[in-house]
Amino acid sequence: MPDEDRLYQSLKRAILEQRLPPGTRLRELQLAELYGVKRGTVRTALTRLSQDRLIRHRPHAGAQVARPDAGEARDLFATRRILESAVVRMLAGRIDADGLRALRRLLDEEQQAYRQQRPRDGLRLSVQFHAELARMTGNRVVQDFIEELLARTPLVLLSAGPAPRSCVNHDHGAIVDALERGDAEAAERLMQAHLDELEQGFLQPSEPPPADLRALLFDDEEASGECA
Amino acid sequence: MPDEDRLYQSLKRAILEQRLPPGTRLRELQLAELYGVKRGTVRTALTRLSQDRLIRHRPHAGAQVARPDAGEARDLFATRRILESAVVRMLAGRIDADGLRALRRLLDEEQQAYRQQRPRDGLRLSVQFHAELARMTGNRVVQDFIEELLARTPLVLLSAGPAPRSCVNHDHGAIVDALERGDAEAAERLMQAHLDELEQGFLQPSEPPPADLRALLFDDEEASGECA
DNA sequence: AACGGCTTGATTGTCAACAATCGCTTACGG
DNA sequence: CCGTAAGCGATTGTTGACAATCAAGCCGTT
Repeated sequence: MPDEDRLYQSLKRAILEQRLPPGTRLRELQLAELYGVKRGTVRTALTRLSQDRLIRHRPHAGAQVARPDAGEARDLFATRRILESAVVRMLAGRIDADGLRALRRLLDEEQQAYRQQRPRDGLRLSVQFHAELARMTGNRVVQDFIEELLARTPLVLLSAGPAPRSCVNHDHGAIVDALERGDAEAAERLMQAHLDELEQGFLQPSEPPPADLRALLFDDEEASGECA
Repeated sequence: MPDEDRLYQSLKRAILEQRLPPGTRLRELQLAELYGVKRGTVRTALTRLSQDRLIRHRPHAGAQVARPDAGEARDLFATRRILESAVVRMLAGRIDADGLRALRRLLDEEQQAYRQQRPRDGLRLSVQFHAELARMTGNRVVQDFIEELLARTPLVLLSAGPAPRSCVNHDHGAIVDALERGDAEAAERLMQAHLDELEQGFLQPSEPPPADLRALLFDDEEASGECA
C-alpha cells in the first residue's frame, strides 16, 4: 500500500513544515481527488494521523488539522524538555567525530538557509537537527516520541500566535560544543534554554483563514515564504 | 462509532493484561465474528493499534500482536526511566494529601491482590499505579506517552522471557514515601531501581503457542491465573 | 423583521461483493 | 527420499454503491 503511506507522509510533512495551519478542514473527497486515490485510502491515512494527534476527527464532523490549546502547548514543551535533555545527556562525550561533523554540517546549512531568506528550508533543517540528535542515541523509542513531538510543535506554535515562528536565534551550535566537550550539564541546560526560548515565542491567538489546499500540499520540494 | 472504539479498547486492554501473547495472529473475520461487528470496523481498529506499535501489520500477511526484540525492550525501559523519573521529580513535594491517599490505596489493593493469589488484578493495579503517577502531573502529553509505554511493556517482557513476570517485590511504597517527604532525588533513584528490577526479570526467549482467542479476549472482568 | 421548522446539498459512515495475494498442500520429477 | 512447482483455500485489500448525518438556506407564520 504505497498510496496510503504516500498520503500519510505527505500530510504529516505538510503539517511539520507549517503549510497546513491548525484548524484546516480536510475533506475526504477533496484529498482523494488531489492525490488521485480512492476515498477509502484517504480514510485510513486520516485514521493514522488522528492517532498521532495531528488531526482531530469527530464523528460526522469530518477531520481538521489539530488546534491544540495553551495547555497542550505547555505540556508538549515540558515533555520535549524532559526527552531532549535526556538525549543530550546520553550523547555528551559519547558522540564520535563523524557525528559531530554531521551535526555541524546541519548547523551550517541551517544558518545559510536563514541568511539566504529561505526560512522554510531553515525550519526544516532546524527540525532535522533535533531529529538527528534523537537518532544518534540509538534509542528508537525515544526517537519516535521526539519525532512525534516535532510534528506537533508547529501546531502548538501556530495555534498560540500567528505566523512565522521558530526563526529564533539558533543556539544549536552551543549545544554541539557542549556535546563535544562531554559537558552533559551544560548541554542539558542549553537545550532547556533553547526550548524555553522557542516556547516563549508565543503571542496572542489569531484566526488564520484556511486557504485552498492544493497549493499547500504539493509544495514538497519548493521553497518560498518570508521570515519576520 | 462506539463499535470500533470498543474493539480497540478491548484489544488494547487484553494486551496490557498479558492475555494476548506476542505473535498472536489476529484475523479480521475472526475478530469481526467474536465482537459482532463488520470487518471494516475491525480493520480500522487494527490500523490504530498498529499506529500504537502494539500490533504488526504487514501487507497481505495479516496482523499479529507485536513481538519486540531485545533492542526494543532495552529502548523501551530506558525511555520509561527517563519519563517516569521526570514524573516523580515533578511530583515530589507537590503532591497533596488526597493524592497520597489515592496512591496508598492502590498500593494496598495491589498487595492484597497478590496475597490473595489474584496476580491478574495485581498486575492491573501495578500498571494503574504508574498510570496514576503520570496522571497526577497534569501533563497530558507525558501521560499519553507513559500509557503507551505501559501497554507495550507486557509485550517486551513476554517476548523476552516466558510467563508470569512483573510479580516483582513491589517497592512502590518507598516511592510514595519519598514523594511525601518531597525527596525528589530519592524518588527518582527508587523509580529507576524499580524499573531496572522489572527489566532484569528477563529470561531466555520461548515460543508460547497462540491459543484460542475467545477465552483470552472476553475475560475483561474475570480473575484467574497463578503467579510463579 | 424575527423565529422555527423543513428541504436540500454536501459530507461522512457502512456495507457487501469482488479482486489480489499468500501460505500450504499436493502432485510430480529427479 | 528430497526438492520443486502448480493449485487451492483462506485471508487480506479494494471498490462502488448506499445509508446516515449534519449544516445551511428557504419558506411560511407571527
